[in-house]
Amino acid sequence: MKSTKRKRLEAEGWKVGSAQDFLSLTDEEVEYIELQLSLAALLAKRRKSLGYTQTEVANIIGSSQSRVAKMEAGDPSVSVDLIIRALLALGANRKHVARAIGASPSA
Amino acid sequence: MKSTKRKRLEAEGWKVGSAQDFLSLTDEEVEYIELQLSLAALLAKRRKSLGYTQTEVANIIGSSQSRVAKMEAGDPSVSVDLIIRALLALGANRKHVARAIGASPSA
DNA sequence: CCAATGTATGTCAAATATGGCATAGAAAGG
DNA sequence: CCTTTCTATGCCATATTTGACATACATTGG
Repeated sequence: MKSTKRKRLEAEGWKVGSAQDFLSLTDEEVEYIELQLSLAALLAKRRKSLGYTQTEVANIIGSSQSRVAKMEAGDPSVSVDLIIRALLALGANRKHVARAIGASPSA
Repeated sequence: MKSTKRKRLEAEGWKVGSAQDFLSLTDEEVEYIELQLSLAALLAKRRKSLGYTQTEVANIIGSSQSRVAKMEAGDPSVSVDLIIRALLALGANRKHVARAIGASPSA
């Protein structure tokens, strides 16, 4: 992906949806970021509702606490891939994932 | 992800859903693979309906024909991430992605 | 049959993502 | 306050993913 680096830069330091205006993100980039944030939020929610700490989740999925934190933060250094795998490891299924993706990130 | 290598191995040479029985895939792995295949199918479908060749899509998204072929094949060497980005680049939005993920891979 | 055009498969250097670690910050309980 | 427990952030060596290329296969039209 040619635009990866640029996106990384642009994504630094925005945090909550509705960014569009600030930095010049294409619609496509906005969709991607929102999608990632939605999944990140679902992961955090699911973990909490299962009563796990980030460290416990890290052990379950074979990762580290720091990476779990980054997943939940929607950090640009984590791939949507990883978040999805984490969700599935916590018992989510495709429908859950699909529902989250379809929704607004804040929702 | 600790299990990445194993999954890669197991995923070699299955191609169409319903694998479950053959190799010992966990539910979680099955979900992931089906999810990827669903997106791969959507990408191929979308490209065709737009009348593009793989080479054209490759140019649009800044990749190569071979990788687009692999994306559409759901090749284990491509990440769900990349397929999603490609879809968005072809004008799909979160809803489209969500719909595909929610559905059966064959559907 | 022979191009031409499109798609599939294998390989590899370079780019990116990952786990792990150290450490800082936050929140809760005593 | 002070611990303890949990979460956030920065960093790095390693592992995986990526684009590119070469080349094989498939399909179509002449």
